[in-house]
Amino acid sequence: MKGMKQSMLKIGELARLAKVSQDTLRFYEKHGLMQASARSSAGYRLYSAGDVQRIQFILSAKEVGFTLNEIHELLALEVTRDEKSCEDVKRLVDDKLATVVQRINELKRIQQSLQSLSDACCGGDEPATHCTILEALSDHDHASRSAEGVSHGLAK
Amino acid sequence: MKGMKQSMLKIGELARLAKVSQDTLRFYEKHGLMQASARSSAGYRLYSAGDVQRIQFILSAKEVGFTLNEIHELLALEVTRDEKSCEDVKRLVDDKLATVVQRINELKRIQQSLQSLSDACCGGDEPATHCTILEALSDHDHASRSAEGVSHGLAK
DNA sequence: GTTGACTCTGGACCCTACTCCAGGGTTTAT
DNA sequence: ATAAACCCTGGAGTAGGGTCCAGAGTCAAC
Repeated sequence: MKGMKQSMLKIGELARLAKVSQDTLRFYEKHGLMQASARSSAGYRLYSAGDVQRIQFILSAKEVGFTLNEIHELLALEVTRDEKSCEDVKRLVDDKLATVVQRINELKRIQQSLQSLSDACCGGDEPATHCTILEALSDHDHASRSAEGVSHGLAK
Repeated sequence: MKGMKQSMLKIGELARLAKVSQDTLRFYEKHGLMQASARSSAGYRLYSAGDVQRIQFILSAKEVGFTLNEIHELLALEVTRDEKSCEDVKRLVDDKLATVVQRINELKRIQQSLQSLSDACCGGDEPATHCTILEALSDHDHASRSAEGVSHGLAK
């Protein structure tokens, strides 16, 4: 914990590392998702290792369908010793957790469908048993959940 | 395969079932994602059971982060007996498959972080060991992949 | 001490994915 | 036969998430 300045990244460096544009980084800052942990004397943004983690988390979360607002909420989560806030945090976390689990399941269904599409394709001798992703998907429906009328309920 | 007209849904009914607006359904039609499989004599859209499946697939895919364009591609995938197209399809499918697998992994990491946040929260006697989602996340980093400098590479 | 690569702010602009009319037919119940 | 509740098309408007300048300072190297 001394002078760690020499190890910090300028915006162009972080942008290259994280594969986003400098504009995007400034945009995220403007919208409160992240801030450079320091500025040089000339006003240049300087990013720490923690900042690198932060942007990477933001990008992962975004890729799996969270909006910037939701990501903001996730990043703002903090367990403090304060018992009051704890309940709120837990509620929100458990809520997001449910969303995440549901998303994983949806992705797994899609994964299986793509897999059987890939398998059915050339290589298999059977010609075109499963032809489209929707057909592949409905087969899994039958296999794994025996028709419930409206199938998977997307609770919101 | 006789007269199945009586079992078909009008746009308002499908909208209620799928929990989207009628406008959204018309929007998807305009953009080629789905079409009512029939029209009434007055020009009303009539949706079949297959159409219900289709919209549900669209919504699932959207929820886990696919864009409408990507969904369009997925829906267009069709294994024909044609050997030529087969290779193309397989390439695209395997490509999407990789994306899906990666997304599942990212979600699992987020899931674990949320879980330890939830656990660390009230209930655990230890006060604030893991405080934020980023800390929770980096703990899993250490546990499961022993630092590689830039950690998880998001290949595009 | 000037060239070239980098950074700053502020604001205009763009794409995606809807959402909301307006104006006008249709169906159903009373 | 007239509401009330549907549906149609076409087009304008909006929110989210960037992207692209312009005009101006900074830094390193030559």
